[in-house]
Amino acid sequence: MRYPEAKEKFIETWGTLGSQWGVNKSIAQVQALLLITPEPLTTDDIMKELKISRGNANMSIRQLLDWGIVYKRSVAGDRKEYFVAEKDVWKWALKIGNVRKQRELNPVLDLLREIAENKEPAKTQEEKEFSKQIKELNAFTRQLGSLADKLFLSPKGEMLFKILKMFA
Amino acid sequence: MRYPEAKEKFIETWGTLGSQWGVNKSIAQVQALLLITPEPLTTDDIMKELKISRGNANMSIRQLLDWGIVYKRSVAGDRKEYFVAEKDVWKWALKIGNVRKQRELNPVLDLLREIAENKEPAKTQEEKEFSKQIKELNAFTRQLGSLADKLFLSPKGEMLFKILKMFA
DNA sequence: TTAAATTTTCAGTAAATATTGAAAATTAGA
DNA sequence: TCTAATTTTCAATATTTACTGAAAATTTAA
Repeated sequence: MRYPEAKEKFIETWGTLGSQWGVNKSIAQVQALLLITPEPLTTDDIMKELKISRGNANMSIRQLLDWGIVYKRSVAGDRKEYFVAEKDVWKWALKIGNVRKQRELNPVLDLLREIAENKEPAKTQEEKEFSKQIKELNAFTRQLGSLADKLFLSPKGEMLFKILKMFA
Repeated sequence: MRYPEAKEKFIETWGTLGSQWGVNKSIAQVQALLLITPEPLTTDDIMKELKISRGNANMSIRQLLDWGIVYKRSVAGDRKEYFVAEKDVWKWALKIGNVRKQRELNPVLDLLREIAENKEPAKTQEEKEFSKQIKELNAFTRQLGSLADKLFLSPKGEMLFKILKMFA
């Protein structure tokens, strides 16, 4: 496989994989492109390379900046904005994990808490099962969340990190 | 919040959450319904409760059976098939993790391996960066996959599991 | 076997999501 | 200041994905 072909295939596949994980294809592809490109790119570079519109390129870049896995770079004597990707795999994987935790775990916790708090004592078998499952899900989700916090944010994360690497 | 309201909200939210994780909404909702229902349900029960078509209900159930987080149950003297969900949260979370690992990690590994194997020595700076990133991604993905295997399948999983719970 | 009950499939349609492109807003050099 | 370069927004459109419902296939009891 020659380089241009390999590059295209990588970007394409990364996009597809992104979709399966609930990440927009263009966003995943912009990340892929920046990831394998040594020098910073402008919006126009990205548009041209991926054959996407200015609007799409702009929104994708914004999202990646929000997630903290792409950085702005200014180039002396050029008014355009340049972008580079965070190249350390573990770093960006953890960042994405953390963002997704905030966006997706917290709403579940809110829901479960709300249901658990405002409910009257369960009467029927059906209601009992419901309460039980809500309680278990709550415990589970908390454990996951706490684990994520430790891993992503706390000083203990380092140790846990080492343990994980030991096993992996 | 009264029970029917809480139930509906739970199912609704679970569906939305599923979408964000790349899981079809109906599938997530069927799981949610079965999860909080003590007795086995038929396809018709599910259709009625979630207001979805027979086709949709059938496909969703099949998918959940494939993932191994919903089981068939036969009821004496009834020709219909009944379904129950795996109720142990950790159990089904790990099962889903394992399935997704197979479906999503392996293709990446295949791609990375293919690129890494069939490439000529990198010449330009661009090609060198590409090679480097592919190599790093490969290492990372392997670590993740191996970790997942340990956690999901191997006897070492138990130990790792305990460590994780300790931290969480 | 036969036929009613049940499950599965899938073409057509609906709904959700992503993308475009041009206008509006912003920025920064002259 | 003004204005050209650049970025951002967003209504319109395209694309993808999900869902329906009825026909076909399968199953099982008699």
